[in-house]
Amino acid sequence: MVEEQHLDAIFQALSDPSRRRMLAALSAGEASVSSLAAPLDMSLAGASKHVQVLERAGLVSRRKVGRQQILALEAKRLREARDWLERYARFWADALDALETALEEETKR
Amino acid sequence: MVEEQHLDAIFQALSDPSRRRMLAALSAGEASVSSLAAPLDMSLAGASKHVQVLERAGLVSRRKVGRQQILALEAKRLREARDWLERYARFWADALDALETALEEETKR
DNA sequence: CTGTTCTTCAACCATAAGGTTGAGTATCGC
DNA sequence: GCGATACTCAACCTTATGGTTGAAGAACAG
Repeated sequence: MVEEQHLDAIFQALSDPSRRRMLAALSAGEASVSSLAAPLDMSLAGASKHVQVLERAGLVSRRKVGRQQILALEAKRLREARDWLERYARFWADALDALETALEEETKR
Repeated sequence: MVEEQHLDAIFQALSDPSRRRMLAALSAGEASVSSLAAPLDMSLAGASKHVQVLERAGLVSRRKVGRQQILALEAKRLREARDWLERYARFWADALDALETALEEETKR
């Protein structure tokens, strides 16, 4: 069951390109805050705040290793968002299929 | 191809519960601004602004019928967002499958 | 112990977002 | 034409967001 209140935070987190780049980077494996920040043309503190947004949305988990914070993708929440979208995206596809079929029927006659 | 700049607007639009309710309502068929606003406990002007956000994100299209603005779901953009998520959601599922397989192998030995 | 590295925190700033009210524009019903 | 209906626009308010800098905490390297 997709939690309605989770979706607020998830989609809001996904709405920023810097955060999406971080997630993209994390899909290639775990990474520290600074390695995620490196390609982002912003201060480390700024990047750190983005990581916190992702974490609050449940999209990443962190683990302390020495003085580094190692981030990892949390697919569960990513899937909640995808499932929500899937419902509408699929519904519409079905509706269009139905329309197409109806048009074909029409053409036959 | 998913347009990176579209995603900003799409996910931002999806991050508000009122707007998601509107999309949910629209999945049952077209609707006017006021019928979308009715269940939302906010002024009509407020709802109208939400509709504009959805429209700018390309998630709905509108058509004027008399004095009404009839909104309809635009599945294309919805699918862009879903596809983006799908990539990461699926990736991680695969990674977990691989991990599971590895653990099974381990157990056998 | 000292200095450097990795990261967060606090304070601040500018702008965007979500909401309101009040007025204005079309359109319909009569 | 006249009043009600369906919006949108503009102005405004409050809070959130995305960014900065400067300082501070924790852990490693020598």
